[in-house]
Amino acid sequence: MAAQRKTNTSGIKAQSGLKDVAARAGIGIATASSVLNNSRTNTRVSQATRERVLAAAKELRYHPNALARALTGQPTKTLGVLFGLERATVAVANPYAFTVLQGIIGAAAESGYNVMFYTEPWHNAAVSAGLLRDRRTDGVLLISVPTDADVVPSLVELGLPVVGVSSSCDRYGVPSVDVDNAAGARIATEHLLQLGHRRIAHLKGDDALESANHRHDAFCGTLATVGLIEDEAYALHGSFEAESGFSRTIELLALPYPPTAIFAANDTLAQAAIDAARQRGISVPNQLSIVGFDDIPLASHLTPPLTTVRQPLLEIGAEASRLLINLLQGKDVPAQTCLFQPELVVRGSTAPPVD
Amino acid sequence: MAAQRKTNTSGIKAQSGLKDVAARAGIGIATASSVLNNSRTNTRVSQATRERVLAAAKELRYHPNALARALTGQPTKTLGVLFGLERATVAVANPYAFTVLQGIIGAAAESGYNVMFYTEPWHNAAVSAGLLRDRRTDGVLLISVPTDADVVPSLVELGLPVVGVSSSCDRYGVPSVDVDNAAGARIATEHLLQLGHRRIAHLKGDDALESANHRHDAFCGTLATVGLIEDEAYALHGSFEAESGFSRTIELLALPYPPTAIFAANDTLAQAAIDAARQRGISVPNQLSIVGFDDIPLASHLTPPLTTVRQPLLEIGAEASRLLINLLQGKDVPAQTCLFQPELVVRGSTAPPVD
DNA sequence: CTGAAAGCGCTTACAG
DNA sequence: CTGAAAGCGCTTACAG
Repeated sequence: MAAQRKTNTSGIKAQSGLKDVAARAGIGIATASSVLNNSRTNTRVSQATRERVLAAAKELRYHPNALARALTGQPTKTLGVLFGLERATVAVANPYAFTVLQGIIGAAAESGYNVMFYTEPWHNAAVSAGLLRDRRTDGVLLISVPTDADVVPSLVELGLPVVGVSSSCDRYGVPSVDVDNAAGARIATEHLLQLGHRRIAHLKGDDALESANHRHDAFCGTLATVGLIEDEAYALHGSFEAESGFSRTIELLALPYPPTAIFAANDTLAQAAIDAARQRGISVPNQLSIVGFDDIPLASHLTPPLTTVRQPLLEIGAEASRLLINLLQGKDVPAQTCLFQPELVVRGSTAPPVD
Repeated sequence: MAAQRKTNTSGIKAQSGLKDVAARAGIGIATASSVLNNSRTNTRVSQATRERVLAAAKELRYHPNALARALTGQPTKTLGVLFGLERATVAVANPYAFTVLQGIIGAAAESGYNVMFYTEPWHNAAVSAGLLRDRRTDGVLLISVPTDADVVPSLVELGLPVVGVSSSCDRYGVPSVDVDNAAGARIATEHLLQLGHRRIAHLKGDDALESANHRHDAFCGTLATVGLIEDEAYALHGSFEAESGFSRTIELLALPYPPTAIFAANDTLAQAAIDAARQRGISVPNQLSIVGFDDIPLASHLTPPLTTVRQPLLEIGAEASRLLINLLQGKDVPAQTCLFQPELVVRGSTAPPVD
């Protein structure tokens, strides 16, 4: 027996199915389905039938059940998004992550895709991979994949289309998009060097993130260019989080030979460094120059306005969406990292050293 | 014939189903299902069987197909989100909308719900309602519902749980959450009045949005309190968008008796007003005071820092999520608007009038 | 041109 | 304690 359905005053079922449409049109559901989906293009459906089906669907306010449709193998027209690294709530409070999401959603919208945000925290690779293969999504965007995560290969094995963001996944045969971290770190470091700084510290991001390591390597490489090496006392480990930036800066400033400039691996860290300097009574940029990375919206509004390396977060997110959509549409997408070029934005937080 | 499945080197199907698990455990799928879901709690399953099923599931890396499960009537554990008013891409570039989304995602995460962002633009009510009833989502959060939209009743009719955000939907029997727009507009206007302003203009938001109308009404009501009425010449119509704020401010400043203060219906409008004033060589707050509404992150970083009415966007989004989740869990949620109290944040964009 | 049937992968009564 | 069967709402070959 069919379950009771809600009916409104007009006597039309609130939720009518294909069966209802077919019945009202006086035909079978297979035909109704093909009319509604415009399939059976060669072996046509009679004009009369077609019209009756369309009319019935309209009258009944028919809308297909996406679940049932997807279960038969149809695409869901939905992109999944999972942030690596942090708890979802934190990730979402993170301007970097949120701007990328914005780009993702924007580009997805342009191609008629919806976006499913998986809130399960990342750090459980087994769970994450399981979630993502729940078939609700045609493919997945993985943001800030920790280098030690095994989710990517696990997803690839399942044949789920994946695109990585802010991390290169080419070793898994997965396309990804990222900023050229090395180039970004280089221009930041060169800027400081050209200003005349020699005692430069780098506030590194999470060791587990490729971007953090690439930026750090390029920082060291650029120092080497002028015969400098990273001061061991400056090489404090931490994360991309503000607290870490604050405490490390406090430590750096307490050193016998404190740095005259800091290159922070992201703007959040840079902002924290500014705060720490202020608390120590150190003036930025007069006594301490600071360069960030990302150029989040707040960067230009800090006091002083932050000199930083801009990465096009919106475009990065958008491009990731596009790559994934291309993949889903069967287009050939090379499994390589699409690198966006960063740009140095010089504002008020950097100046020549005092002596 | 069963379709070919991908197999990896270990010979385990990449995507194994309940059937595979049951086969490996040597039992039927019904039992496998009940073990995996921990159902049949009273009429127990033998310990031995239970263990075999669990082991098989683990070995095969079984993960349920969410589609199939949902099709049988199980909850999808997913909240749908749809923004009213603007194109999705625009909505997403909008700090207001994005902060609310942040709150939504955060609270959803706490209860184990995922969030599905529907990118289809709102303005097509028929389509929107159709989309939302695709059963992929247990309920829907409707943000900034235009007052002329018929989507809400249409959804209600379908029995789809709905919660409105930044718009009161109680007339449809739907709970919603919003800031107390009238109170917000009142404290903003009173602030200006107390400063001594008498020629005050209001930059109204979209006429189709309840929030815009409520703020405008309360603005007029507060003026009336001291025997003032809104100057007809100041009552320019427009939207919540920056361009509209800019052009209207330019118009206002060109008036024979320009306002000495502007209360903008949101911070984006206020920011645009500041820009317009600057372009006209009018100093804020010396020659023109400006109050905003929202307190988006940028507000405190503008030049001058914006005096504005703070609404707790994160909490509003979070509370909306919670209400919807309560609804989904069968709890009793009254169909009324949960109002958050706004707070005046006095910063640098307001001062007494010159004369 | 059209429809009955099988199948997508699950869960839920209902019989054993 | 356990399993065969029906059903969720669709689509897709396959027969008429």
